[in-house]
Amino acid sequence: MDGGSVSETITVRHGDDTADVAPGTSAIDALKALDAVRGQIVAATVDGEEWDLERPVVEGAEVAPVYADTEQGRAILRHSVAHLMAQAVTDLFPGAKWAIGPPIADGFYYDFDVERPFTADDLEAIEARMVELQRERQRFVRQEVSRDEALELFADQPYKREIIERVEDSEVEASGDGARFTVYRNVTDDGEAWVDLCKGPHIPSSDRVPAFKLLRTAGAYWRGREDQPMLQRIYGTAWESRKRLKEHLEFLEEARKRDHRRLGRELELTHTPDELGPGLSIFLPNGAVVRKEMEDWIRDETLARGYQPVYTPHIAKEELWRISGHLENYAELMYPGMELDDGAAYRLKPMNCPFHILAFGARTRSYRELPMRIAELGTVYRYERSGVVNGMLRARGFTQDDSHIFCRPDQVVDEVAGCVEFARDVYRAFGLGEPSRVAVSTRPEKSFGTDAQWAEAEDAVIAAVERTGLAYETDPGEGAFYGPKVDVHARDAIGREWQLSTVQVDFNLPERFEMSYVGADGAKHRPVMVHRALFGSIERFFSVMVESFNGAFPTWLAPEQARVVPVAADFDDYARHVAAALRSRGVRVDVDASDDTLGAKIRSAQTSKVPYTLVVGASEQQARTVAVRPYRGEQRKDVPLDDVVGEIDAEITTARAGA
RNA sequence: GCCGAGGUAGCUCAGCUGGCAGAGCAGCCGCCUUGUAAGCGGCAGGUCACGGGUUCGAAUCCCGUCCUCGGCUCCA
Repeated sequence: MDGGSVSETITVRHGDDTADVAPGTSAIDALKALDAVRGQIVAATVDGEEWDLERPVVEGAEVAPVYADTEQGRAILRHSVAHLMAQAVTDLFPGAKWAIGPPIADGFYYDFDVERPFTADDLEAIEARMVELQRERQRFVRQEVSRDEALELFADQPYKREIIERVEDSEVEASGDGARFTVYRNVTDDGEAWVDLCKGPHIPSSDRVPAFKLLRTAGAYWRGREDQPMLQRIYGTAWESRKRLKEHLEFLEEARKRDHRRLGRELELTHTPDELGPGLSIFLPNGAVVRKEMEDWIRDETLARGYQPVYTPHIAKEELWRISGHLENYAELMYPGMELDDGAAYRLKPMNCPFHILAFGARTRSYRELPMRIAELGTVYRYERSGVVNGMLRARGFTQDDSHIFCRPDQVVDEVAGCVEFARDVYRAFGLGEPSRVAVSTRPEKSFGTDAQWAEAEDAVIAAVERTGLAYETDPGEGAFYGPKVDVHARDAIGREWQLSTVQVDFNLPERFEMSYVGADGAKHRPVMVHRALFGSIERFFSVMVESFNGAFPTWLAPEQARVVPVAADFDDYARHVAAALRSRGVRVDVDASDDTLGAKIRSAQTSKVPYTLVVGASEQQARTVAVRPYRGEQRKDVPLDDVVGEIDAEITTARAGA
């Protein structure tokens, strides 16, 4: 069926090499003929399409190996392990219904509909059964079937049937007798053990799985929709070697240690007592120092870039939220109203925009004032669903470095570009490096505004992102109903992505608030509005930094920038002299005058992740020097005090000045 | 909101099938003090998340509530 050539041989290629092989030759044999196998391979590509190793190649095909130690290879490996897991679950839980089991970043999952949720013991049993299946050397055998055959094969698998029924004819390769689906049969020496609907490809046999581990269970809605049944999901991971699996598990353990909630407690940055309520946190003095540096930086930089600061209240009459449309579209995320004696109801603000619009509307605005950039560190409160709150990364009360720019339509490009460049600068200044993802979201199905407005705004957003040189991707149809946007994401310790910066064009609110400015022609015009937050949420950005730096902030942000450690009480006075010299330059410094041993003091400074530990004893006092022990890096002895002070001061000043 | 796992001293965690609530670290008080990750001793610290129930007896078993964590969904 693959080729149908009648000639004696077919030709396959791998780069510049070619080989003539018999028709029906498998991909693996073709690769061997081409001398193109160098390591552990799990599959092939044939003309770019992923291909099972045992599947026959076609005339003239470009054939290439897929190695196990590549992301593509691991995905195939993981997908096959997911099948193995589903088979084990079926063996141990007869009657289990299977949904889907794809590879994901660092692993795989499979969703099942079972009588009762899986327990930790179940996981162990499933894993043990998988090891048995692995040893059975089951071959994964690909087979093409028609839609009807597929439906019959999975007669007692409602989710598989739903998947089959949802596939359009055009999506599967059509042949004479109708649409083609593929299934994979797991075959042992004793016969068939299992069969699953799957596009493939798969590894040739179950013993080719070098290392895997089941990690956890979770509930997951079928097709991700709340109105669908809740299935039981099992997450696992699989790697090309035991060593890589071990490394991955160690990484997960390390990641657990750099969780911002754990570090926040250990380093006394933040406090989240139950008494406060879900999603609410306190910045302790250490954390507040970091936050103040963030706020000072963004305030200064915002002023320098032509923004005007404002201050607005935390609550407003419900009427305001009716005008803005929040009560209509956002009510379930707002705290309930406060009924007051005067009959008016008030609401805690979930966003700052209405206030900034009112600031704009304080008097008649001229086109000469545009663009008008209004900025505020605005604290907002959102009643997030209980299951989604996550430390300070997803909170119910948080502060945005929020700004709204009101401008003429022809100014949108420059304004959006300015915001995206600003966002890039924020990332650089705070040491997060390149964002994990920059996404431009375009017009959704249901949207407000004219075609011309959208086209112009989308072009503006894309042009703006390209001007910054950041790599970005486009999410078609993912924009807000009121305008296109660009979001910048970063990862937390375990690789989850969080949106930090956001820049959004809005045609809707200016209409709802009937905003206007007087143009050069003396007539009223509607301004365009750009929403923009660069940290996004200060709490979230802060937390991503904590995890990114593993609590060891760069010197300019560190709560305690230097600690002076006298080797014995006799040198406490000189230590205080050293501290005073630093403090006079604005350095945050403490002296460890405890009666601990030197080793204990050093350890204490290290576990507190203080950037500079300055050790002083007799020789230092004599020579007016210090021994410098940076948190990271080599220690240096006998450094003149003035040099150290100048060095630390310069480092902080340079970093604070930004990228 | 939904599925699952949890909540014992400030922190990390023991405490089995019900029988007097523990350790290490941190804290406090002493003693000891010169060179780069833990000196020694003592003291104090708990409504075992909260409320009900079963029991002669509950940290332990059952029910409910609150909170936390991992997911799903949703979002900065």
